[in-house]
This record gives sequence, C-alpha cells and structure tokens, in this order.
Amino acid sequence: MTPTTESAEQHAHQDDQRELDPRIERSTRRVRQAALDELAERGWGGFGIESVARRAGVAKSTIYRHWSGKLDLVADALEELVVQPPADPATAADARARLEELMHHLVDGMRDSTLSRCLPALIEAAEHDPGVRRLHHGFNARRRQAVVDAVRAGIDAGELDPGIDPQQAALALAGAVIYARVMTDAPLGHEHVPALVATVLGRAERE
Amino acid sequence: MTPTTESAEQHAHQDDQRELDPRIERSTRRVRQAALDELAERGWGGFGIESVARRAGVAKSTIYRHWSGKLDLVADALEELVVQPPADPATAADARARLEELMHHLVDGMRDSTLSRCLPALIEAAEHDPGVRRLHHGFNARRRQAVVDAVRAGIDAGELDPGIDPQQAALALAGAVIYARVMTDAPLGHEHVPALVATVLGRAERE
DNA sequence: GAGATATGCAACGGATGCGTTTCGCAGCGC
DNA sequence: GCGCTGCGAAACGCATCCGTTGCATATCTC
Repeated sequence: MTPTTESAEQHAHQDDQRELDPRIERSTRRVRQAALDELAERGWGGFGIESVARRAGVAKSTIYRHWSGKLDLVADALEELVVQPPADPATAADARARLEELMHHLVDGMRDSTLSRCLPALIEAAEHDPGVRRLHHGFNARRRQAVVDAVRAGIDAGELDPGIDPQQAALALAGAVIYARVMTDAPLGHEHVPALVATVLGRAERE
Repeated sequence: MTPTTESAEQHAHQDDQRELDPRIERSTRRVRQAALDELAERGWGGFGIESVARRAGVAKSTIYRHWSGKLDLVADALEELVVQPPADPATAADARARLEELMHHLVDGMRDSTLSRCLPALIEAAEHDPGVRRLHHGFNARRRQAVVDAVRAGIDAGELDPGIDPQQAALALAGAVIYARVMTDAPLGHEHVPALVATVLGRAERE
C-alpha cells in the first residue's frame, strides 16, 4: 500500500488506469463528492475530514488511506469541477451571439452548480493556499480566455467596435456575473444577459 | 456591567458617548483592529477568539466581557470598514471622469486596504451567516449605487449612449475590479481603468 | 486619597478535530 | 475456493478552541 504522500498520480489520472479495485473506485468517488458538499456547506475553514467521512458513509481511516490530509483531498476533489469546458467555438452566428452563449453558460454555472456553491470557499481557500490558488486562477483564466477570444474575433470580423479592449471586456462580462453572485443578493439571471452584453460591447455598430 | 447580549448600542455608536472609560476605549479599539487582522490572515473559519486576544495583547476574558462571541465581534469589527464613503458627486467634469474617479477609488480599495485583505473572508462569511451577508451586500449595494447614479447622469447629460443599462454597466465596472481581485493573479491596476471605462461605456460618442 | 470598575491571569470542563493504529471482516482477482 | 487487500469500527494521544469563572491588580472617576 503506497503511503500516498503525493496523491496526484493515483487520483488525477484515475481514469487512465481502469484496472482499479472497484472498492477503491467506489470509496474515492463517494469521498470526493462528499468533500465537495462539505466544502460548499461548511466552507474552507469549516471543512473537516471526519465530517466528510460521515457524509460519505466511509471510515475516516479510508480517507487517510488515499489522501494525506485536508489540503490533498480538497485539491483533488476540486479537479473534479474543473473538467467543464465552456462550449464549442464555431457554432454561433456572430460574435454577439457567441458571447451571449458564453454568458448564459456562466450564468448557468452560477445558479445551481456545485461549483457555484463552492465558489466562496474556493475564493477563501485560494487566498490562503498556493495550490488551491493555482487551480482557481488557472481555471478562471482558461474560462475567461474563451471570452477574450470571442471578443477579439468579433472585432476582427468588424462586428464589434475596435476600440474595445478584449481583456477588459472579458473582465467586465465575467466580472459582472461573478460579482452578482458573491457580492449581491441577486445573482444575474438569464434575462439580464442581453442587456449586459449590449452594454459592455456597445450597441449595434451597423444598423 | 451590561451583559452585552446586543453589542450594537455599545460599540457602533461608541463615538457618540464620549464619556467612556479610557480602558474600554483602548481595549475595544485594539480588539477590533486585531479582529480585522485575524479575519484577513486566517479567514472566516480560521478566526479564533483566543487568537484575537493574543494578537491584541488582551485577555480573552476582556473580549467576552464586551462581545458575546465570534459573530458579534466580527460583525462589530466589520462596521469599522464600512465607514468609507466613495467620493463626492459634483466635482468631476463629465460622466466619464466621474466614473474613472470611482473606479480608481475602487482599485485603490482593492490594493492595500484591510477591506481588500478581508474580502475573501467576507465573501465566505456572507455565504454562511445572514448577519454578515446583510452587512456585505448592503455595503456593496451602496457603493455600486454611486456608479449607477454616475452612469445615469451621464446618459441624461447626453454624454453616454442611452442604450447603456446603468445597472449592468455598474455590475460590469465594479465586477471587473472585484473579479480581478478574487479570481485572478493580477488585480486591476490604475493603468487599466481608462481602458475598462472606455470599453464598458463605449468610445467617445461625440468626437 | 477612596471607592468603583476594567483588566490580566490562570484554570476549568467540554467539545471537536486531527492523524495514527489495530484488528476482524468482506469483497476482490485469479 | 483461496489468498490478497481494501474497508469499517473503535480507540488512541495530542492539540485547539470554546465560553466561564475567581481573584488579584491596575487604572479610572470623583
């Protein structure tokens, strides 16, 4: 039995080595899910291994058999959430439609998802742990990059004002959704997306 | 000695009743400051009364003499941060200048301030405690309202595109700054403000 | 100065969580 | 079926924090 000082090999690439003992597969899956629930409900500071074990219906020793501690477990569980790609690039008619699509996707993600419920804990955790910070910032950078690309494409295609700064536009668009989630009582709804996109990207340039 | 079941009267309005025992003034001031530092460093979950006492150079019993517990103390200490009014309304030349001013102020607030260092903890705390949530959301709503007003004034004055939705514009502007602070490695700097404002509000309508 | 009062200090019982260990059992692969 | 191995249960020592208390001391008010 490996001492699991580094869990990355075992868990991150678990899907590769499909020859795993079904008991392990079952345990780790339950624990990861429970860890995310725990993180969402209790937050970063409130997160407890014993609580996760109870929640997962699993012995505490089982958790320590597979992860080295709180940090290892949380980091591993979070990888679970990161596997959501935003959307596909080439289906939308024009830049505005594409961006509205991206925003709707983000709004969706901020309504029900596990990720949304974990977001405050994630923000807090990123502040205090370098590993989580890398994960968190990396994930958001990738997600935001899709918006930057869409804006730039829109400008190149002549559909958007060339005065727009793609970086700032992406910050503003994504920022509005995230801000509404963590700083206000009223998360952004789908009905606000058109007005948001229209406001940030400017009104129709050509009609 | 009042049992301090409700601390609001004693502490929030402390400045009013200036006849206070200097020992109390001194203690509570130290503790409040220490509480903010603790919140910034350890986060909402890591926050501990005994740690605050150590930090403040004060006996634990002194804290319990003035506050009923963690929640009471944190809420009281946070009031300290909320007393920052954004700026004055009628000095700026035009709407764009006024909005850039507001954004610079927000960027400032996200660089060094205690509030910035407490922000992740605040977001997390607001998620789990209704009292903190009210404080947090209320403060941000007030701050954002200044932006909404400025945008609306700009539209009314014919300086901004009437197609802009003031609410969404404010969300986008404030959101970009906050997002950059809690979701990325690179907080927004003052040098980005002009591009941000220009991007969200549209390029010059009249030149 | 005298009396009031806030503080410091130390200790308390209780709770909770951590990370480890031991052992009997059940489920797995072959 | 049999050996292998992951699991559950329970207990461990240790640490931390909670919220409270009693008492001596320092500091304020008058």
